[in-house]
Amino acid sequence: MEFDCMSHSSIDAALKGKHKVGESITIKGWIRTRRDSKAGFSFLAVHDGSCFNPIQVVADNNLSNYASEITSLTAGCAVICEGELVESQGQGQSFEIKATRVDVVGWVENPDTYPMAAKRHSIEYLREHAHLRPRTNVIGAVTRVRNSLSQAIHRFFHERGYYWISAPIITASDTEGAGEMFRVSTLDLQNLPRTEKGEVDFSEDFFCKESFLTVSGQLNAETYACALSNVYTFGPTFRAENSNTSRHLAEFWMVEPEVAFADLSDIAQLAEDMLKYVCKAVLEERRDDLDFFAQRIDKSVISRLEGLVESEFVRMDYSDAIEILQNCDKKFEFPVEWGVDLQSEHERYLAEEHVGAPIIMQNYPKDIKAFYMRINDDKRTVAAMDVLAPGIGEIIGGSQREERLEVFDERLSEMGLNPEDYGWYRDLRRYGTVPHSGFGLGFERLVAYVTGMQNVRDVIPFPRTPGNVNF
RNA sequence: UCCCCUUUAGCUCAGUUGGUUAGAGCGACGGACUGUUAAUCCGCAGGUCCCCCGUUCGAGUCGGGGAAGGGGAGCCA
Repeated sequence: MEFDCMSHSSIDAALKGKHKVGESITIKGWIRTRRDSKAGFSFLAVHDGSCFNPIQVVADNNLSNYASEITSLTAGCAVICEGELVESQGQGQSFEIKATRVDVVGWVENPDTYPMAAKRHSIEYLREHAHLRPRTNVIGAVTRVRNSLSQAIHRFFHERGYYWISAPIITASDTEGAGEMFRVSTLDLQNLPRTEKGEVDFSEDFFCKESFLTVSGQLNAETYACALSNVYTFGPTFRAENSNTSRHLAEFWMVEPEVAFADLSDIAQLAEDMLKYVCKAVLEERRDDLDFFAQRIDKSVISRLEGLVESEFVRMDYSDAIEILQNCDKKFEFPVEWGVDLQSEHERYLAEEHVGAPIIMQNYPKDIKAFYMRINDDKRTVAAMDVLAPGIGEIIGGSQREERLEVFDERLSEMGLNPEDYGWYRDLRRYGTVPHSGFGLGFERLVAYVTGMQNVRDVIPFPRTPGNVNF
């Protein structure tokens, strides 16, 4: 049997009335459910991923394969349906297809054990069948929202004159301090070359030195910001930390804008504008999926997004946050005092109870932050900011970068780091240095926040976590 | 890495103090009925109770070990 592989309509177009009633159209997709009427016809719910809803195909017993095939269709079968687009006689959909032909392209070999039965499955079960879960309502909706968000991010920056920089995935910088790194090597692990001292001889390795998967594109992005002014990276990022939580992945996607001639408040405003822009885009583009999330996952998703778009993000100094935490009635497991890093419970209290919306937390003690962050005039804090979102915690982390060479060198030695390891990074401070700032947005955390999904493993197609690299 | 929880039918879960033949809903299958909406009704099939060892006359149930999954913490995005 031969099938026409291109010319057909998307179900989205058909349901949105982009075809004339009475027109003959062809749709291609997979069966969700089949309901038979003994009056001699069946209702087929067919989805193709183009929108949340399936389309209803009405197939009657005039079709040559009605008894032999159509009444045996089950969830997951692949079909091509040709027919007339008509206004539906039933409730629940405006248009449907009165089939003139239904070709079964692929059967489900054992409906009883098909893992994606038209039934509610636990999210953990779906995770263990990551190759079939995109066929479900929830993962389909996540996928469309994720796409909508990434397109909106690119659009946001493009409209503002930012250049997308493809930061390298492989790096030799093991000095970034952002976390444990995955090694990249072509050396034979069974037979490692050794130096005279007995250490592994990386000069024999592919890059002739130790190399790793990137933990951040920031340092690379800074070089481009100090030439092209406004840039961002958007790509995969790798952390070899043994983190087992609902908000960590070993491989995740990060958005990192870097802006020359910008200070902390500029970048905080950029973060706020970006979040509002992309949330607005999802509200406009993926109402169907959001309605589903509101119904099945988290009933407040839509009001939360609408609230975010309308609100002005609260800016709060770390020092003020400490006072709020010390003076509130809430009992915390970890004591609060100036100088300590905020614990999850503290961030949750501030974002979820004290404010009830995203917070931009600013000006942290320098001792708990990275070497590249700019020292404030008080000499004890740095120009850092985190965006804390209710329900998920830190979604963005950023800072103004230390652009003063002497101050930078002093900070390095204070932290016991060797300036020689930062040669090209220090050059940016030696040649035409400028104040500049940037942040990193954890893309999966954003998708989780927007959809209400509680685990980042369910908002990336194939999650990589400690002990799990399946699929 | 630390703490806690879970594992019983294709899926979601009950299962009493340790006691005969391990249950339900949904799905699948068969039938009835219906312009139906994860339809409804009736029927039928479906189990290595995660694995190993132990206690016991007897273990889904108790103890030890292991595996897989999950939640929380830390690290961070």
